[in-house]
Amino acid sequence: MDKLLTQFLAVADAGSLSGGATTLLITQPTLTFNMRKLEETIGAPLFERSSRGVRLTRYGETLYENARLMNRLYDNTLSAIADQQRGTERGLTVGSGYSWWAMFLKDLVIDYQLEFPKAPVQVSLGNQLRLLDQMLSGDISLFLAHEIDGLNPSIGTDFIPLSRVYNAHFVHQGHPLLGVPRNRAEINEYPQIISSLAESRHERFFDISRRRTRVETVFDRTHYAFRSNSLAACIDYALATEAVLTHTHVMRDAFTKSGLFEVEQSEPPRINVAGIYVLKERRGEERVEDLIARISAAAATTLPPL
Amino acid sequence: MDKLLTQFLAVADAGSLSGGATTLLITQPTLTFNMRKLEETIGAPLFERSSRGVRLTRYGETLYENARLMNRLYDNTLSAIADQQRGTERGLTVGSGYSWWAMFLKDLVIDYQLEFPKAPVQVSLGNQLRLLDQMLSGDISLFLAHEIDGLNPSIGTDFIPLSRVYNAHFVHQGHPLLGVPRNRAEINEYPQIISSLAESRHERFFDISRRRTRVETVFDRTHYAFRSNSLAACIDYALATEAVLTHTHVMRDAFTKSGLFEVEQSEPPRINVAGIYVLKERRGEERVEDLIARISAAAATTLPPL
DNA sequence: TGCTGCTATAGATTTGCTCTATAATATGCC
DNA sequence: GGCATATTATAGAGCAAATCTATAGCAGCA
Repeated sequence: MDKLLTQFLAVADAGSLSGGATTLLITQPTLTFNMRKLEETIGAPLFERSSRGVRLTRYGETLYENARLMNRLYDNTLSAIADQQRGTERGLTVGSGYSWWAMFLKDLVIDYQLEFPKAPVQVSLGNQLRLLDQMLSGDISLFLAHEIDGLNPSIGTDFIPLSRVYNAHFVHQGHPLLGVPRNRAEINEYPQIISSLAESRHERFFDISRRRTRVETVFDRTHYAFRSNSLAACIDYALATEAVLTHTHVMRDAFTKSGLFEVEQSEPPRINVAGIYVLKERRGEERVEDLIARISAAAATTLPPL
Repeated sequence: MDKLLTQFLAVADAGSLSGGATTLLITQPTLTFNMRKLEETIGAPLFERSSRGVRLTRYGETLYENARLMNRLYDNTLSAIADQQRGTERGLTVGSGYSWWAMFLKDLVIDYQLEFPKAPVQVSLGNQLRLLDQMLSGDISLFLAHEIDGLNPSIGTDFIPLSRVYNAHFVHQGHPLLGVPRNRAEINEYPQIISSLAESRHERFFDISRRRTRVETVFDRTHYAFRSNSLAACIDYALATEAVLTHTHVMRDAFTKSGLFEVEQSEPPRINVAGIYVLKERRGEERVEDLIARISAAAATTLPPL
């Protein structure tokens, strides 16, 4: 891994050049010199220096996130090669949101495990952007998610569509919205819950000019009464309040068991595409393609068609 | 990006050390030396060398894929930082209160986005002092607000007046204040609502000796029955109680639609000036001045004249 | 056998990294 | 106010390492 970036990470973690120097077992002037050089090559100030240490600038923050990612990718590469040398197949790890996992990925993974007990598939659950992160750093080989709107194409992912899904709205039993079909405005009168937590550090994945959604919604942090990356927490919140949980309709049956019911929609809902995200680089690898085929087949029997 | 990995990619692409040397503008022995070193640090042979060139081993293949990814990640990072620079140093984030946003800034920003999709204007909504904070820390380039009374001149802001506005008082239908003109004392007998949330950490912006009104009122927590940074919340409160919402008169039409009506004032209302705050040091920057011109033009057609 | 690609090796050169020593500056404490 | 103690910045010396030049070795091919 690049020396300057490694040093940059150490400095950022330590919060000071001298602290970083201590952990790196080099001297502080060296770091002063090298970080200045890094700033020159990047073309932006990375630190605000003061007599109390250094603080990352916004550019430094961006670099930090990405350098961390590169660092992880590098480590993963080394251990992948080491695995190859030992002859142990590297396990495939699949990322997924909880919905897909519960719906059909679970069975698929269990079958796979029975078929290839020596090289099982592992699963990492999380939200889309987190999974994207993990895929880029080599932690997972592919993941299932909604098509991500406005994703920067230069990060080099393939998207394989599997199914059309729409967002449904779920509320607790006896909620005023239930009983008759409702339009969007009626639904919006209630507080909203969404089960994803956009983190600003993921903004780098997006290409603002490509977003279909209108500008306002991007800035609207107040539109949702409750946001969480935990679906269970969202369900709890929906059960306890009048708020409306918006989520893929494919979870309807599971939600019904928890006590949440779908609000009938009087307007045609907005359709999303769900599918598999995979790195362009990994297309063509035998096991990856095999897994994609299996997932596609399972999706074809379980999910609404395209 | 790491030098050895870059060279590795070039060699792999060229299919030979000497070919890679040619594209990298270095000599072949250097590459021989460096690739051997890379193999040592990785701990696996990366090439099969022959007198016809080199071929990747399976370890080399693995490294190649991941190095490509790292390469892309690095390039993406650089361009993300470059975008950030455009978006902050040269390009623009505009701050605004919700009223100005809804009234004319929204359209202006959307037009701007269409005109310059690569360097759009971003918007940060919030109250005056928060915006001031953000401008001073470089997050936004300029913002729209009322002239802030008693602002400490040493913080280095320019104020460009755009419009005269006055504070009007809004109440729900059937409110006792409606029907006849009222003076300030009569209005003050009702609880007050204000749609801004002063934070005490902003006190540093003020120069007490210059204030026309007394400092206390700004940070006075008791004077208002309800304060929120959410205008929607204030409207809800005004609709549900007898309290009086004080807000710029320019929002009158919007409020009427929500069910709030203006109280006639028997005394000449206090006139405020609304305009653009911008850092002195950013005056003269082409895009900043362009944006100021656009905002001024839009304000001239939408807002009451000075 | 000699020509033409290629990689490998040895040693000279020079680049540039890292170190030591010290200055400059801010912060906190007495 | 002034001293102690953090921090970063700077200058110059020394040295490690990257790169180059020159040449050897090797395989394929006519």
